[in-house]
Amino acid sequence: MVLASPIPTNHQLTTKLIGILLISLPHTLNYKMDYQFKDIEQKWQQFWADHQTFKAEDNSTKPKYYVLDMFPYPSGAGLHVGHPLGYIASDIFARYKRLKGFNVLHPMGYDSFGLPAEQYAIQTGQHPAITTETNIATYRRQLDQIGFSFDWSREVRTSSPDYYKWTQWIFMQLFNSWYNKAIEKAEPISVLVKHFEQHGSGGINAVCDEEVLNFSATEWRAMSHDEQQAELLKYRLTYLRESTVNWCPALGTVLANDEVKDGFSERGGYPVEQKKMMQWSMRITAYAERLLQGLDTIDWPEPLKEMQKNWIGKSTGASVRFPIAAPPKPSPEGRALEVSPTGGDLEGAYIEVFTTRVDTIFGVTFVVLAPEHELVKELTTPEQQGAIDAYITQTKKKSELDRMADTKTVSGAFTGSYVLNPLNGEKIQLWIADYVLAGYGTGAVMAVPSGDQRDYLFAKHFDLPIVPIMDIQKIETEADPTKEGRYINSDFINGLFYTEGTKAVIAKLEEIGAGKAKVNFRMRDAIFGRQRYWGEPVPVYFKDGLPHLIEENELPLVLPEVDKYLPTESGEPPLGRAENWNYNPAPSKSPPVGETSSSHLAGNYRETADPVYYEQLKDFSRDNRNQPTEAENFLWQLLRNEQTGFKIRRQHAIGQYIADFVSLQKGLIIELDGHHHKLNKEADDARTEVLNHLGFKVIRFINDEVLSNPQKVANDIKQKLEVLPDRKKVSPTGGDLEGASEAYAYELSTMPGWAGSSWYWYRYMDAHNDSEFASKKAVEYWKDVDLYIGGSEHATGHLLYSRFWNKFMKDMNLVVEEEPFKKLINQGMIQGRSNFVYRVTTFDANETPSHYYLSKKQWDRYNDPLESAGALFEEWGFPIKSSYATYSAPIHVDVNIVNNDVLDIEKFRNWRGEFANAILILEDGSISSPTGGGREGAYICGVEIEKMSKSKFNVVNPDDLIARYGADTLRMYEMFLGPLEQSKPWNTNGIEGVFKFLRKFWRLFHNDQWVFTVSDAEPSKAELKSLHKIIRKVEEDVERFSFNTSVSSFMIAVNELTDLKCNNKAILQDLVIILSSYAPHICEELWTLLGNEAGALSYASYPKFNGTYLIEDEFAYPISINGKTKMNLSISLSLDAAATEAIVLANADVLRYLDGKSPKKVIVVKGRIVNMVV
RNA sequence: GCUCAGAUGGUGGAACUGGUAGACACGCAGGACUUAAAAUCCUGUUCCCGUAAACGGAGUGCGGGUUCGAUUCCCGCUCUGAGUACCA
Repeated sequence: MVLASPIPTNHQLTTKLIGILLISLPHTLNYKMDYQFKDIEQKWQQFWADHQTFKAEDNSTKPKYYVLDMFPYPSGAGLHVGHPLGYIASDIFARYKRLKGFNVLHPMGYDSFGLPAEQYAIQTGQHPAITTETNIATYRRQLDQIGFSFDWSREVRTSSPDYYKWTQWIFMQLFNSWYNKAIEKAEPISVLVKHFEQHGSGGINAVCDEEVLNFSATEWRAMSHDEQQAELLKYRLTYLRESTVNWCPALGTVLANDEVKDGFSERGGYPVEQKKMMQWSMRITAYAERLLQGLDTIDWPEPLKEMQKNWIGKSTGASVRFPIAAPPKPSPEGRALEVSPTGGDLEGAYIEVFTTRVDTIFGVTFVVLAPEHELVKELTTPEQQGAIDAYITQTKKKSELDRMADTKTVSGAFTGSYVLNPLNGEKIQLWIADYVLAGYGTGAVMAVPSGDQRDYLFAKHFDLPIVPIMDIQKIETEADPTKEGRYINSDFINGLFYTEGTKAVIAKLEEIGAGKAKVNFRMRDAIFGRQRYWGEPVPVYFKDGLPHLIEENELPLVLPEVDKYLPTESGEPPLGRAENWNYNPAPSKSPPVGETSSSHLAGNYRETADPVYYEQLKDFSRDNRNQPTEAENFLWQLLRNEQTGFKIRRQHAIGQYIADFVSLQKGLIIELDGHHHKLNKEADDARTEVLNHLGFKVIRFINDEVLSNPQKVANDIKQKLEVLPDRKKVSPTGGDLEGASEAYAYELSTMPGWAGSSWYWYRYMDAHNDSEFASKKAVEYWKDVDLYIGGSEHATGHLLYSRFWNKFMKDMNLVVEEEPFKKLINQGMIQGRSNFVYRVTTFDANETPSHYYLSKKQWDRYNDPLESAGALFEEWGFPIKSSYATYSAPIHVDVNIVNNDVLDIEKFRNWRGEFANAILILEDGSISSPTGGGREGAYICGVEIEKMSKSKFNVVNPDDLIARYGADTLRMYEMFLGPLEQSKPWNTNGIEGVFKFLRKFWRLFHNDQWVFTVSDAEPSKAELKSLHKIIRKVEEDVERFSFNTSVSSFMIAVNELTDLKCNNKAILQDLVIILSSYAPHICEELWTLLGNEAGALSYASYPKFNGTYLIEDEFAYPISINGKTKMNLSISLSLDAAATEAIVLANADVLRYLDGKSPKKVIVVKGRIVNMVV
């Protein structure tokens, strides 16, 4: 680097030689000694990397400060200007904190498991790991050139086995834990087991499944191992359960709620349906209350907290049981009894509802069940069967989308049954309606039409009674949910007010055992799995249909290779394709014998990817078994009871088929075919192929063969079984394919995207530890994140799950803080700013189209109803027949060929073939055509704010901006754009101003010949004032994350110092330190030019503010009359209010404004204002 | 529908606890330098009337209110953005 040159560049000579070439390269050639951002930035980025300048210390006497960014998913598109916004802010903050004497941890990594890489893999066959690697390289290059002060030695990648080993480990801790409500804390499952062994299930207050067993200690000990495990699974913090999920058939995967938009997948836009599926879930609901309470202890943006509050959705109320009234009496002929679907005994049965207004219970005039409610079938009377069936069918047809859109129509059906009001025994009609959701509360509501608008409409529509319960209720036209007034029509609470009434009702309900106060949460347990390849494998295998953890020392369970990244033919997730994706227990740990036969449990937890279908199959199998064909029956007598030496099952579901007979151990399927086999050959072959794929051999016999000589057939089968090896690949597909081999099938789904990101901030504390997720020492030193910056789109995903895992880890004494992110800032989204050209197409008599592109103003005229298109085209010189139609449309144009909304016409013509010969009607009405013609005027494009996306041609790439202006300019410009939290459109237009600022700053240190020149003279008062103003301003601004205002202040400071012709070393050096967190490269360069040690700038001390330099003797008071400023008057600040007032009132100009009137009142605020009331 | 955030020149925005609205920057207009262009520098730039100018009036989404004084506080409304949804 040449620091200075006494010889000025002969730029005239250069200009003459290179001529016109210079136009495109003004900065680099013309000003040889000017601010050379390219060299400077490369030099210092290299220096920082070489010297590990930003490596955080793990033990330091300095106070710690942890600045974290939400790590990115490395997408193939690379960074656009929106991405680094938050990173720049956090980097400025991190650098500032270093200057303030903190030991700063500022790491970066990648959330590198995710769908796009997998989608790409599906399309191209490219392994997602490779795509991810490539994308990370791009991200790293782009991040590096922005000059972030990341400690790259701590980089993490969620997709790296070193990392996900610990994600899996935490999963195992969750599996091995339960939530003890008695102490509001998670505990090891061993504690629970101990309790069961000693006391049975009594006295346990746990967060668990609804259907847990009640048992004594003796009963517990009498249970088989599998039975115990099945029971424990109902308590574990991560557990399997059948959940309704958003299933996307096209993607072959389950989507999170926020990945579904209006019934379609966010990625790809494929239809999504609701489906029941066995899924891993996380018992986040255990932490609902703590997640809610914790919000009060953290410094997060209010809207974000609000979102989490709403998501958790706590409502305080009561659960009430409405006993079912005696079922309708059978009719004399006894037919009702015969066809009654109830079958069972409804004695003592009840409908449980949750309500937030239990005080309104005497206003209940009907009860509504969700159509999916489990008791609907039993409670429908024969008379109503038709109506109910029709309604359920109609509901099923409605997609989620329809249900959402249709909030006006009232629909429902009467079941014919009644329930009783538990407090007064009144008979109440029981209805079903789809406005009641099965998934919320108990799937039933008590309807109070006088107080709830939805119930009100329902009652009006079906002509049900509406009973007022408050003396001041007004219910003529709509429901009135008031809590004011006294109760009426309400039995023993008549005359009471809301608070006592509610208390009295709850007390009574508890007394008679019909209800109790209850807190309900909207939040559901989080589904923890996706039917995808590119994610963390779940460290679980299945034995006898029950999940078991692998050993801790076997972690990580590395993601296996697969031939394709698609679901298997049988609908299993891609891991179903992996060779030998089975758990082989270590030899020392022989699998317990005698545990393979608990078939009643087997299959409870492993289902096919399509459980609904599987249930049907099981029904078919049962029917088939009960009605065997003659041949089947014959053969079964010879195969049953292991007569062949092997266990044979009949009518057993395998994948999507039912095998007539099967040996799961040998993988042999025996099929009996009737005469129709020939007709069905194609279908049967396909079936054989699929079964082969699942690891089964198929042999077929004709029914006649069996009937004529069953013994021969049995022998054939026996021989076959003896020669076949044990089936290697255990497909977890079937319901009860247990114990077929010593290898146990691993879980096939992988963890969801949020798994890896739910604890990553701890890994940065000790990124290379391979014996712990992070050492205790590191965790105790760094504790938590002091400042977390990221987008609000993660409000109810990542940020909620992270808090959940953190609380769990705290319970397990793995970490020390209850909340992981003390302070959080949401950076606003950077929106795209699209440019448009406006095309108008006319057609001549032969229907041949001609295209014209109208500049903004002409387009506006064209759309003005007062103008006529014919006249306009006449004016432009293209007369058209007005009778012919025209067609017009705005067209996106690449923002990179538009400058300040002026289209670069040459570039436009070259952009795409269709525009090469375009006729442009310019702003002034002149014409630009490829053959020449007036090109004087400009083409002005239209503007619209939209999402930044490739398809809208509005993506601005930071690489281009860095190439043109440098990273320091980009950093400052991104901050200059506006408040960090605010969403705003990206507009490159203002970037020149920031670039000019940096050049001006550079110039302060250089003379006219660009020679580095600073003076050692005493700083002047004015210089010190400028300096100390900026010292304080930046301190204040950074502390309140108002980065845009400090950029302005820097500009003001540099403008002032330029006016003062300041080149004072003391002043400039302090300025370099202050500016260094914003524009680190230029400052490092100037820092060394000033004679300081290279690299020491990052750890210099922030200059100390001295207020005495800012004290003013005088202040130019604004003098206002009735609040309107009229003039300014300089008055000494040493004077008190009365003296100031006297000076003002004596001033000639003031008197002129007063126009002879004397003010009624004079307000003097010292150093602020003088106001006179006239 | 509900919840939250926001609305200031041609544009991005500033005004931090009520005290000179429009800082800073872009753009635009005019000028200097230059054969010319680029770059750089200087001047002006909220709107309206008038005008060379002084000066006058209006003005922070709309309508009210509190106050000596309101972009800032209060009430009502309009619009925009985000989140969420037959949530019992």
